[in-house]
Amino acid sequence: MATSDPVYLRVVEDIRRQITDGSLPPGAPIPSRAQLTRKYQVGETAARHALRVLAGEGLIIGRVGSGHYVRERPDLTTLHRWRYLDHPAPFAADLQSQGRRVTWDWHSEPIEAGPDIARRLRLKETTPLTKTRYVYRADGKPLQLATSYEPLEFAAHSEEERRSLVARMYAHGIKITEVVESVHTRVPRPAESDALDLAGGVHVLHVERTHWAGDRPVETSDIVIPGDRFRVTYSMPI
Amino acid sequence: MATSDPVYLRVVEDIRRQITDGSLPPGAPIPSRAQLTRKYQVGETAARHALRVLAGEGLIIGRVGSGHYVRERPDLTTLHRWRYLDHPAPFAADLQSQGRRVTWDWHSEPIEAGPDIARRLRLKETTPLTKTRYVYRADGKPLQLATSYEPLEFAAHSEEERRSLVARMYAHGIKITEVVESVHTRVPRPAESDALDLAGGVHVLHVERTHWAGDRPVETSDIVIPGDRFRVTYSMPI
DNA sequence: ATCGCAAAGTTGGGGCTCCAACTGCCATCG
DNA sequence: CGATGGCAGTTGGAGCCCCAACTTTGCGAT
Repeated sequence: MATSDPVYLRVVEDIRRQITDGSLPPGAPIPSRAQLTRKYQVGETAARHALRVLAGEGLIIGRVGSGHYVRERPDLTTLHRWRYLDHPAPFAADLQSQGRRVTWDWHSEPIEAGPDIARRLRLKETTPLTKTRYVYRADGKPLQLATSYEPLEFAAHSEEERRSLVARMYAHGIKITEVVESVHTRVPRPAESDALDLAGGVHVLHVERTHWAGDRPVETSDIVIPGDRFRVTYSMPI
Repeated sequence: MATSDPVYLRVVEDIRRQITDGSLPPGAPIPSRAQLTRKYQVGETAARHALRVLAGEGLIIGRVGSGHYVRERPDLTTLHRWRYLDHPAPFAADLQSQGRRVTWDWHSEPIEAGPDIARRLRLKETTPLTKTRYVYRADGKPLQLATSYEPLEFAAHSEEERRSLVARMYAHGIKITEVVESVHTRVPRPAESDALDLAGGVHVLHVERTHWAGDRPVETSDIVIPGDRFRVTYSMPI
């Protein structure tokens, strides 16, 4: 029973759900503090805090004297999005320079996080995700295996995106030689730079990273590849 | 007179100053809510809000039942750090593959932001910064010019770092073909993933980006290069 | 000298209220 | 008909309070 959660979270989660599933489209007004207290039977403090959290996540924006509104470009796909890559990798740039043709295919299957992945990605062990095994080939001959763990919704709309992402990775000549992981979250704007406008607010992306080489964390540098629907960060040791 | 600022900001700014100038070293306890109300003559709400903001910035960390403490690795150098790059750039990887030797040198001078830079980096026009002009050469012959605007403290400890940064950029084969800018800030942890430990908390970096090609913003991808004292993000259109 | 325990202090959640500044809208007046 | 003024609603700052859960500390008993 997780009913002992803070009540403001109930409000946050309900509104967030409505935004993410489209019931509250961009531009739509969020109920005011007074309305929220009535609707969810909570105090003003909780209602206010919920609005602050949502505004911090960049999902809504407050206008003094007017109200809170769903952000125009909430970039929902980057909310709690991550992938876990394991590309032990000699890579396309090298191989192609040797005149060899590099191809790849993959197979995805749904699994639960399990203790190891759960610990690394800080998820519950029961979190459903998609495990994808890539097979890279040079001139048709299997060359290497790579593994990627992704949240379900990511995998959902990724058939052609997956191909284009990998292709872009290759185009950049990225060499991924270690096990890496990245966690993407929309993020509170810093307290200083506040007023982002409803319309074309700056793209705010928070990348929290822990990198692993076997058991010990390693310093890495990241490549953020923005797609039309999301951004992905590829990390590599430097 | 800007004495009509919110009072909680007075508290935030004073404590932040003490942390950044070292009067409050890592691990040092921050006055409790009760003490802050007395010390700054503010209400509990303001004291509490100030602590929340500082915790959000990652400068301090709250421990229930114990108190707030200065974070162990506050990574002050990444606080409000940015550079503005203008590398119109054919680059080392290409040239070197053609067997040419690429070198570069630079000259820095202090200036004020001025209207153009101020607008792009959202600074005051009088903000002091360092303008650095790079000259890239292939086999000794001048090849291209690049411009970089940086905050003063950055330029201060950068003689050899500058060289190694540029070298790493080259090593990664980065091609920067547009005017880009990046703003680095320490950032509130997302409301979800809370407990970062005092000691080895995960490196949290917030990169807020606006990219310009002439007058219109462009989609870019980023390369974050972590140094020992700071991280720098290089952005490039994809 | 060590152990256990209670008291004091602290955070974080939550409630209630007041107010200044601002927005939106409607009605009234010229 | 258009401009103006006023009123209701909203946000964000601020104050004060209560409480549960937790940590620290110091005291007293063994």
